[in-house]
Amino acid sequence: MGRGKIEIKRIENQSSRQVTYSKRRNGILKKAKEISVLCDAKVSLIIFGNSGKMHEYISPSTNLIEMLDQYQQSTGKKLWDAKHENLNNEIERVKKENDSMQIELRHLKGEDITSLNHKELMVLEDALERGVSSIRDRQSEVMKIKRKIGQMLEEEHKQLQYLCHQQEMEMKGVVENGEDAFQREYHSHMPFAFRVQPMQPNLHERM
Amino acid sequence: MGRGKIEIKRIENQSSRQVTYSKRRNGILKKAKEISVLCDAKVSLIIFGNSGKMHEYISPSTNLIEMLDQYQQSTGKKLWDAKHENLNNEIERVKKENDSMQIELRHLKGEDITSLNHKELMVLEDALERGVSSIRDRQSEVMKIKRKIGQMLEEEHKQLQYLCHQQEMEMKGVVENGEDAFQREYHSHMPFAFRVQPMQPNLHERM
DNA sequence: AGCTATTGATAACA
DNA sequence: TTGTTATCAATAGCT
Repeated sequence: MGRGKIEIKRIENQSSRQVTYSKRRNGILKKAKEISVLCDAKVSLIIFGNSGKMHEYISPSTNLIEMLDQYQQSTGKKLWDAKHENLNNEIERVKKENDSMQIELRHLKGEDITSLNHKELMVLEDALERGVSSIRDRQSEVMKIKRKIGQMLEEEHKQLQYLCHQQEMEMKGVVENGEDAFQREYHSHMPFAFRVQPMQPNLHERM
Repeated sequence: MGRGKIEIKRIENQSSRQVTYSKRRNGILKKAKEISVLCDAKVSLIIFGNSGKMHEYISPSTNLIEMLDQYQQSTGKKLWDAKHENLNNEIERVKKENDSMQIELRHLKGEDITSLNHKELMVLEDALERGVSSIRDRQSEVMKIKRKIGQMLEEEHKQLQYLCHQQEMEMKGVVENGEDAFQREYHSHMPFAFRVQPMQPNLHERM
C-alpha cells in the first residue's frame, strides 16, 4: 500500500527503516484503538523500537495487569510466578550465606563448639588470637594518640592562661580609662570566645 | 476501507461486530508481524474478544516477560504485584543482615577496626577473650576425654592380649587332637575378628 | 514533516 | 464462517 510493493523483510537502510517504523507504528496503534472501540475488544499493545523507546496502547476498558491475569488464565503459562521463583531462589541463596556466617560468628564467640573437632578448634583459636592481637595493637595505638592529645591540650591550656592574663592586664588599663561596669563584666566571662581557636580542632573526636 | 466509510464507535449489531472483529484482528496481527520484521521492533500484542478467546503476537526476538520487564523500566510502573514487592523487601532485609554480620566477622578477625573508638574496641576484645577461653575450655575437655579413651583402649588391649593368649593355648590343644594345617594358619591370623567387639565403639570418632 | 500514487485492508454483500 | 469486490485507509517513495 504505497508507491510500490515491498517485501516483508528487514529494511536495511537505517533511516528509511526508522521512517517506516514511525509510520507503521502510528498505523498499528490506530488499528488497536479502532478494534477495541468497534468490537469492544480488550487490547494490549506494547512496542519497542530500535531506539529503545516504548509505545503502548491498552484498551480503556482494562489495564495491563488485568490483561496479564487473563493471559495467564488463557495460556496456563506462568508469568510472574516465574519471576517469583527467581526471587525466592535469590532469598534462599542469601539466607544460606547468612546461616553460615551466623555459625561462624557463634563459633568465634565460643558458642556451639561442642560439635567441632580438635583441628577445627585450633583453627578457631588461631583466628581469635589474631583478632585479639590486632585489637590490642589498635588499642595501644589509640592510647598513644590520646596521650599526645592530652599533652597538646595541656600546652594549649597554658598558652590560653597566658593570653588570659595578658588580656586582664589590658582590661585594667581600659577600665581606668573609663569603661563601664557592663563591659567589664562581659569581658571577664567571655574573654576569647571568638578570638582563640583550639590548636587541634576535632582531633579528639577520632577517639 | 470498505464498501462504505464507518464511524469508529461500537458496532451494535452483534454478528457484524463479530465479523469485523475477526477480520480486523487478523489485520492487526499481520501488521504487528510486519512491523517487527520490517523494522526489527519488539512487539507484544494481546487481544481478548468478547467471547473471551485470546489472540496474541510476540516478536520472535523476545518474549512476554522480557517485554514486561522493559515496560516496567520505561514506565516506572510496577506490574509485579505486592507479593513481588514483599519478596524484594525480604531480599533487602536479608542482605542488610548479611552485611552487618560480614562487618562483625571482620571486626572479630581484627580487620577494618581503625574506624572503631576505644569503647567499641573494648567490647570486641571482651568478646574475643570470652571466645578464646570457651574454646580453650573445650580443648582441655577434649584432651581429657582423649586421655580417658587412651586409658580405655589400653585396658582393652590388655584384655585382648589375655584372651589371645588363652585362645592360643586352646588352639594347641585342638591341634594336638588332629586339626589340619589350614585351620591352624587361619586362626592364628584372624583370631577374634568376629568374636570380640571394642568396649567403647566409635568413642574416638567424636574427637 | 508533507504529498500522492499505489498497495493493502476491509465493509457490505453473497 | 469464508469469499468477493467496491471502496476506503495506510503507506512507500519522493520532496
